[in-house]
Order: sequence, then C-alpha cells, then structure tokens
Amino acid sequence: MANHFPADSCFTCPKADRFDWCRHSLSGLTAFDTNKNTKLHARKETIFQEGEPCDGIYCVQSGEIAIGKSDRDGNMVILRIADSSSTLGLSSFFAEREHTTTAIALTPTRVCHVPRSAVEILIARNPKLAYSFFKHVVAELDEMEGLYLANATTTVRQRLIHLLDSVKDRYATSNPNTGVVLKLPLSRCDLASMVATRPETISRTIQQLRSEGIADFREKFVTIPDVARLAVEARRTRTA
Amino acid sequence: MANHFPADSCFTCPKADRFDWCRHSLSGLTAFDTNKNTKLHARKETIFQEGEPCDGIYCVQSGEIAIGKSDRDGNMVILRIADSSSTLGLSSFFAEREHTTTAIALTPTRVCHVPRSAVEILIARNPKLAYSFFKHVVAELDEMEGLYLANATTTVRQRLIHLLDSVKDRYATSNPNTGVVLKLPLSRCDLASMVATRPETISRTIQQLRSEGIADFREKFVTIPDVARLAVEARRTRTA
DNA sequence: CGGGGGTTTGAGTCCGTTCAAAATACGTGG
DNA sequence: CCACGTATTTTGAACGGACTCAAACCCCCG
Repeated sequence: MANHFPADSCFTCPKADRFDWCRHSLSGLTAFDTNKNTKLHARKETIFQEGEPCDGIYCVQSGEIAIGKSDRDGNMVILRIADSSSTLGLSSFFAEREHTTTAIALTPTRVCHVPRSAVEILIARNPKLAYSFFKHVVAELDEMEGLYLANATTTVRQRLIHLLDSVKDRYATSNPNTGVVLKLPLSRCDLASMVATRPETISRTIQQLRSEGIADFREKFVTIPDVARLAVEARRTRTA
Repeated sequence: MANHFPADSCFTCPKADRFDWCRHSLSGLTAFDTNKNTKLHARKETIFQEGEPCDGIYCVQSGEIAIGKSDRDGNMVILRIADSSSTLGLSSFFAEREHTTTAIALTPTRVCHVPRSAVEILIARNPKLAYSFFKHVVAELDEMEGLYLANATTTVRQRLIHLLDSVKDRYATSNPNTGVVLKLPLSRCDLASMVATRPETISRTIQQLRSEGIADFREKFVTIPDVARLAVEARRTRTA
C-alpha cells in the first residue's frame, strides 16, 4: 500500500506556490509540521474512502486523483479530478462526519495528511482561513449542480466533448501546428465514469469524434485540431 | 409580482422555533431588523434567479420553494426543495457572486430577505454562525453528489420511488389504516424536473407504480399502502 | 359553457446498455 | 529483451428505457 516516510515540512513544501489558503497562513504552519503525515500513493491506490472516518484534510503535492462515489451495487462515478492545486476532504472535515466520497490516485501521488487538531489550530490563528475553505466547498457545490444538469440534458457525445474542453488547459502537453495535444491520466473506464456512461459507449463515442475530426484519441493522448470547435460542438445534439 | 409590506421583526418571527442558526444569534438580530425585507410570493413566482446578483440571504418563513437550474436551451431541473426550515442563497452569498440557481415558489410563500451588510454584522458578533452556514452548504454538496450518482445509475422508476421515500415524512398528511397519504406541492412537471425526466415519462411511471400497488397518485395526493416497501423497491431495476 | 394549461395516452425512434467475443495493450517473469 | 498471461479496449448485435411528437383528455377558472 501507501509508502510512508518522514513528513515533509510545510516550510519547504515542494509545491512551489503552496496552496492558496496556505500562502496566507504561514504563521501557523508549525502546528502542521508537528503532526503531519506524508504518503506516496501508487496508481490506483485509495487515499481515503466513503464511510471512513475523516480526521483531517489532505494536501495534494503532486499527482492526479479521482474523487468518486459509488452505490451499493458497486457502480462508481467520478465526480471530479483533484491535482496538486487541491485540498481534499474539506467538506467531510467541516461536516464532522465520515468521508462521503472516495479518492483514488490516477497517477503516482504525493499527499500530506494534516490531522484535525492541526487544522483547527491554524484556523484559530487565522479565522479568515475558514472562509477560504468555505469557498472551495461552494465551488464544488456549484460544479456538482452544473454536472447534474448537464447529465440530465445532454448526450454522452456532448458530455465527452465538454469534458475535453474543461480539461484542455490542465493537460495540454504541446501546441505544435497539428493542434493541441492532451495527455490524460484517465483510462477509458475513467472517462466512462466521468461522463456517467459505460466503457463501450465511450469507445464508440471516441470513434465518432475521430471520424468527425473533433478529437483523435491515441492511448492516453488526445489530439484536438481545433480547440475552439469544442465549445461549439458541445452544444450540438444531432450528429448531422 | 411579489407582495411587499413592512418587514417582519426577527423578534416576533412567525417561525416558532426560528432557524437553527438564528436561535443562537439572538443578540445580533437588531441589525437584521433595520434592513430586512419581507415578501409574499404567489405560486410560480420567482424569488431569485440564476445570474442575478446576490446581495444577501433569504429566510423562508412559510411555503415550499423549488431550487432549480436551467441550461441555455431552457431545460430546467429541480435540484432540491426548500421549506420553512431553509435558508436560501448561502452558497452564492459566501462565494460573493451571482446566484447560480433559481428559486421558484411552489406554494404561496413568505420570505425575508436579509441584506449582506446585516448578515456580516451578525457573523461578526457571532463567528460560529459562519460554521453553521458552512454545514448547510456541505449538506447540499453531499446531497448533490448523491443525486448525481443516483441519476447516473438508476431508472426513472427507482428515482421516483426514492423521491417519495425521501419526502414521505415532510408531506405526510394522515396515517389512517389505508397507509400513508402525502400531499405533494408538486405538479407532474415538477416531479419530472426532480427526477430529471419528462412529464410523459412521469405519467407512465405513475401508472406503473399504481399497478404495482406501490403508490397511488390522485391529483397532488399520493397514497402509499406500504411505506417500508419504498426502500426495497427503490433498489429493484426489473419490473418482474 | 367555452377556453386553456396541465396531464395522459399512443406510436415510433433513438441513444445507450447489455452481453459476448475479438483485438489490443501491458506487466511480469524468465 | 522477448514471450506469455492478464487486463483493458474495441467491435458487434440485440434489446430496452426514455424521448419525441402528436393527439386526446380533463379539470379548473373565468
């Protein structure tokens, strides 16, 4: 499982620009350092799971993490993707209850776990921090409401295109004259979970997008000849 | 449109037990009273709308309100229903941006609008209040994640049954030996929006539930012979 | 009594699912 | 570094749930 080793110090946080909320709370960081816990997770490893008690928050230093939720039959959907700019577990932390989602590493990942007590100390010293966290959660709520709506009113093709559009900046590798090339940390199954459909359907939809000249999937690389077209195509229902 | 009249005083709030966050903040209520704005909305009236600037929060004193979101083509889904125990607009308020959802009265409704300045004063006097609000938003996020999952993995029939199950306490009118009777403030169109489908499908599903003896819809009244069965049936895919 | 919105019913179609098999990628050990 | 076994992905065919469009129906209100 996860690789344990001496915790990183917040004062030498490998994340160059730290976390948005962290930048403004440097004075309280010593509380963090005394209790922190840094772990390395391999691909597919679980960082935390639905139903597990939540005893703090997670700072993602590097890697890509899928945040998902599954029902009793084992069906799983990916709600969002967290990366090195993310802080995980905020909602469960503030609700003071078990995790309601599951976090799984999509790539090798380095994560700091900060226990409840340390977070509370930090907030006590800097009350505005709570607002910063609050805004994170609000953004997630807004995101979820949008996802829910999109899922109810669009086709798989539209959702997949929209997904590409929404991650095009995050995963762009190069921009030669052939168009933008994305390197997705997602398998076809992951893509399926993200647009709430089945792998078979994703496969077929990918073929369709290729034939339409919208996006060309090769392994985990996606070539998009005309990025601007994504936004347009995301609204079209008919294949025409 | 909405019926304006002198604002209610928080000190004589018609809501007997006040709001959970309000109960603990009585000392700051004078700030509210100076600026508040009480409105009466008729059925189908809009209380606030997506894109509108958010300049405070709303306390629902009485009535039922649909919180929805719609896309550019006018498709609308109902995300949740607010009633007299609800405070509206918290997420937009704390995100400090326009409303991302629309609130429409399902029944005649009495709502107090509390401007931003007043809320801020109240929070300043009682910082714990922010946590109370925070928890509200977290609960909504959790709810949305669950809805999203359910929508992706269940049929309309399952979702409708689950909906009945989840509102059975809120709308129960009587409990004669014929079973529980609910009085829903929802039209068939509203039901459709709540389970993310079309009115026609709701109509057909209702027929199905009647023939299965699960729920009998008559106008806005729903008779449920065996409430315990709802939870069971909500998991069954096959009609068998 | 005559609209008119909401609801129901019907028929046909489509998108996405399901199940099954073939093809391809991938990791692991020799 | 290659060969093999496993997992993932693709392809195919058939099915089914929900949508669409359209018409009939019904109830409420004026």
